[in-house]
Amino acid sequence: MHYRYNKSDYLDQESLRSRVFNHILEDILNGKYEEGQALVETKLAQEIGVSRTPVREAFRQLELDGLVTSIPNKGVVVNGISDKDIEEIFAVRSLIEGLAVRWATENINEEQRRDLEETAELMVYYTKKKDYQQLAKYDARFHSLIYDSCQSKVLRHILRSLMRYIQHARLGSLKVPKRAEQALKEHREILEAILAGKKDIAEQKMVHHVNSALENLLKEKNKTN
Amino acid sequence: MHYRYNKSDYLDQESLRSRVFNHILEDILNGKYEEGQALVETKLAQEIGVSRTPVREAFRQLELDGLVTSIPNKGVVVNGISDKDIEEIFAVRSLIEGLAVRWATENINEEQRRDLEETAELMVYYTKKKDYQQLAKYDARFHSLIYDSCQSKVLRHILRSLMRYIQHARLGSLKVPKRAEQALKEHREILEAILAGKKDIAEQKMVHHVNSALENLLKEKNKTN
DNA sequence: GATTGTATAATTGTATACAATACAAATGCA
DNA sequence: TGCATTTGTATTGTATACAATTATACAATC
Repeated sequence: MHYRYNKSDYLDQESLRSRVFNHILEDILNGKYEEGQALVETKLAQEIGVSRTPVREAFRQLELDGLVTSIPNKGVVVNGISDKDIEEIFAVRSLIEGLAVRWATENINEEQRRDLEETAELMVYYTKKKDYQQLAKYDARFHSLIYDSCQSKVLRHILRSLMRYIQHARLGSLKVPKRAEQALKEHREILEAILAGKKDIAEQKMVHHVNSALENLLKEKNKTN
Repeated sequence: MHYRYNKSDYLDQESLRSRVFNHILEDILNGKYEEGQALVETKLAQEIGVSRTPVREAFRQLELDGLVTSIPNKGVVVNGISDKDIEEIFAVRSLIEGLAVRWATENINEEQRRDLEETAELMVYYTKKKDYQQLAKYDARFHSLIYDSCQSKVLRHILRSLMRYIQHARLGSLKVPKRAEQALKEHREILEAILAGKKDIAEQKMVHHVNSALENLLKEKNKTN
């Protein structure tokens, strides 16, 4: 009875820690910080409006994820993500996601099949509409559904970590109409292989799909430079 | 002048946080905790002899690494590692380490070549002596040198995380004389491929090597059960 | 002028205090 | 009894206080 609740207390269930984590993550990925820049606990705490404790906890997570480096008694510095890193992540991702779709083909259930088909249809729709915002959303969903369908805690975990790094890079990738249409075809092929239970084909198509995405990304990058 | 130093202050540079992290990690890997067991901050803090703060920071790292799950306002529970997890990790590891040795073949320098050859020779020596303690050490070193030689921050990072999970599983693996000798041969082949610059062979041999290690592990496990 | 020493400030590391939450036991009441 | 309410306790979440460490500024020395 001494408590007063308001809706936001329930809606944003996330702790300060994860809010801080995401905040700093965003800033790093959006290039707000230079590579090697020192992050000062008190300043960040003030900026976000919390105490040092959640900031420190977020630091520890970012550290384990390789986004910052912690130097004892000195502080943490931002690691930055080079083009080489992106290429390496895609190389790893193609292997892991290939494995994921292979296992998904073996383990997917009825509900996940439907979800995957529905998502694929929505992607056709938004590609036609050229709504790249929504398209990106369902593209992420398509891949995410495959991670879930493979029923592997290990793969899900690794892929989640990899995706954190490249989420911003992927966003722009589909904005090229030609790439969006190509991706659509690749998704279709992957989906068909999954539904037909052809795991070798599914894996092979996925590896190819991820590699094309990287190629497209690099091409776009060179254009804008 | 008000300070009193002793050697250990310098030697163990590691913070309480990382001490706590390793402490809990060990306990999880050694099976001290049941799967799903709740870890209580104050109890652990008391047990290790520190305050809650470093314990919490260690929790956050273990959480990101997937070793514990954090439930808001309730606490963290141990995730445990199933046989299925181990198999999946080895499947991933064979792919990633295959990629690592491929890149290592392309990027290795003279010093790393010598280190790798020396390590291989020491492994021959300790296999003959049946000193499995030392053998395990140099086996780890052999793989670790390859991670370094591939010059990829991304791969090093992923492999470090994977190895954390299976370090205890690997330890027993080489204790079977037959496996130790087989591993020796496989290492030799990998090394030769690296030195000859044959990256396809190196990758293929590494994938095979990691898969054999898993097979051996599973065989041993079934025997003891 | 460059270097060293020293005081001071800024920052991190750790411990503790307090608030919020979850859950269980106790209580009250029909 | 059955059930809602409250009270109590353990635990986590957050903030803050204090200690240890490192960086900075500046004077002293050569």
